[in-house]
Amino acid sequence: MLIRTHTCGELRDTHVGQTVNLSGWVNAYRDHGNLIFIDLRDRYGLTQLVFDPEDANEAGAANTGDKHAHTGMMGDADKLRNEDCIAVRGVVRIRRGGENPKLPTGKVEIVVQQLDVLSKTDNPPFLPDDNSTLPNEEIRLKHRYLDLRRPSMQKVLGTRSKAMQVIRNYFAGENRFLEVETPILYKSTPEGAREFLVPCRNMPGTFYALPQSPQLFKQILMMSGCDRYMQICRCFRDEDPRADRQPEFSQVDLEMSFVRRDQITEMMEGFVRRFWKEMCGYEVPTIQRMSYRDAMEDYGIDRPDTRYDLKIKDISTFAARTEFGVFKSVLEKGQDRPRFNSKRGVVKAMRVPGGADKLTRKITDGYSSLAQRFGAGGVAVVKVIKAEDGSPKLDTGIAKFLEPLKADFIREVGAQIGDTVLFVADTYAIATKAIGELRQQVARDMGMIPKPGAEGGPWNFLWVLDFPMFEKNKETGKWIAMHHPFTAPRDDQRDLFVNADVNDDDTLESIVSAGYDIVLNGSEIAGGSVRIHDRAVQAKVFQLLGLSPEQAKEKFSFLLEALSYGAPPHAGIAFGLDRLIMHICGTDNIRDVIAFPKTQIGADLMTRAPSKATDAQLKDLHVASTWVEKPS
RNA sequence: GGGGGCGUAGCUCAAUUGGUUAGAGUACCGGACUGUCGAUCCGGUGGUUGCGGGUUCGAGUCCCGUCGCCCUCGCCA
Repeated sequence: MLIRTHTCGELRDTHVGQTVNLSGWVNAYRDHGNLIFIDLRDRYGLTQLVFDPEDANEAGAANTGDKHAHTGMMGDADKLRNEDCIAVRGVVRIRRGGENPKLPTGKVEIVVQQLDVLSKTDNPPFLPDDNSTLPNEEIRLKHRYLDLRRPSMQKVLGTRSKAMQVIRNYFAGENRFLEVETPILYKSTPEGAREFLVPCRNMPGTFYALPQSPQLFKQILMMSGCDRYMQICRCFRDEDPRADRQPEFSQVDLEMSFVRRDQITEMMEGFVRRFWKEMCGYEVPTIQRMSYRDAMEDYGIDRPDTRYDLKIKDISTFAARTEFGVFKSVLEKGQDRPRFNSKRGVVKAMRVPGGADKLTRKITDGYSSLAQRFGAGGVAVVKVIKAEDGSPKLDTGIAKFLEPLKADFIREVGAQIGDTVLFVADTYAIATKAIGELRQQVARDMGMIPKPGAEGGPWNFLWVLDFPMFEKNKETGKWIAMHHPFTAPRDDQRDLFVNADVNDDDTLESIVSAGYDIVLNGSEIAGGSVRIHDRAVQAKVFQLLGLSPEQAKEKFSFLLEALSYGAPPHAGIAFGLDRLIMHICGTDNIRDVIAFPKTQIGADLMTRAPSKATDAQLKDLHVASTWVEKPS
């Protein structure tokens, strides 16, 4: 077998005259009878091969002494088809038919003297060609080995590989983080996401769980004196996937000892700066900070996309003065400070500059159904148009209710001629969420979202800080940790926290944690917190979350014990690696940045996992299936 | 679990209001061709219209069910 001397991406006119070996796949063939061109592809590029019996004889005769050898070679070359795997030996020369400017190797070609057909192909279901229409994703996933041959997919794999190197260099290489592997077979801790369970053969009736994250291991590592920990780890959550979510995904997991919030954010900001610099040459400016409260008030979401200037305003006080029935009934129960658990109503408004022309009736009707999906009654609309005398005039929708207060309204929302103003009125939680979702849809409809890579700050990074410690579960009415139960209260909240009563909703809702997220263009790319390192504080959290001391011990005794043997103050964060790569690659499909992703029901279409277990396997594991096949 | 979209040749798509033998490009097979690079030209193979049922004189098209993929709500401490 011919062993390659070069790759298909590197030969230039400086190599002319050299005898080289190349290996790869047939990307295209152009058969002119006695003259055959092959574009040979490998990971590195394309190189044109030419099969010409006369040239091959001239060049090859000296080497082989066998003029008849090439008849067989031409016969084989004639049969080459796309995706055959071959190796060749030949001489580099300047192309006789002129340069192909589309290829880096376009000046040269290889006059083939010897052809090894390493592996013929069956007719492939599709060609891994970036120039033609992609086959549907189902076919691509089923034949992933073909899909990954595609140059664009190779590029993604390369980007991902480089990203992991940059990550390790920065943390483990330059900042003395210790890379430690943590178990995949872990203990079930049924809070949070649904877990994957693994039966334990040696202890009948018991199960491991796959970790949702190595959260407690990394904290224990801090208590073990590891000081700075990093891991590029796999996490598992048995929840329905989305375009940007997979049941198994990768995190860049980090933890530091003897730090407070500012040391962590500084270290991570340094990482983000390095990462974007090395991955795409972008200089990340100082990352702006925003409180959770401001994010929810101004953007209606805890991960605001600040690339476009659309802000939400609470106009409840103004709205109470109108005669519009929806506003009045929502506000009837009075107002108070924004609270997610409050039944009291608010009216939120969003001014859309230039919306009067672009947001047609059809579009704004769609906004009502959008808002309804989030529990709101609908979206009220008013347009600000130009009256005959040139002054602003309110038009359509709820114009007649606002007209008596026109001047105040225009001042209140800062409206200008040509604007549309959208309103959502409901309880604080519903109105906030609905208008936050609406804001994103409006930005898309108005074409306000710049394409990544475009000039003018395509990357908008943002720290979101000061999350609430707790939120109430809508179904059970129980308090749950907003981040996770190991998140510390912010330093200045400690007294408030240790004295809090589980029944004191107002206080519990108001306690602010030492958590932080990094948001990029409206997507959460990292989240973390200062952790609790005080056993009493940890016990208090468990108590507030409704865990009895016995339950807390059963689930987290190892943590509570570790905390009682001199636990250092520590804090950490985790980046979603897949999301980072998605941003760098400019895709909104997580499957595009994972070599072997799963479908929406967690299936691997290539290997056909998951699959049935045999009775013998189940017996070994002391497990029985209750599933009954439906009659067909 | 809910809502929506899609499923026709290996692949990408078309097929009028429910109406003749389901077409095209590409891939594949055969032939021609010595400078192509989306090669070209000639000819050909290829279909249980995802699957099952129903309505109808007649179903790719309409209805019901089911399977698969995608988007989304719930969910994702």
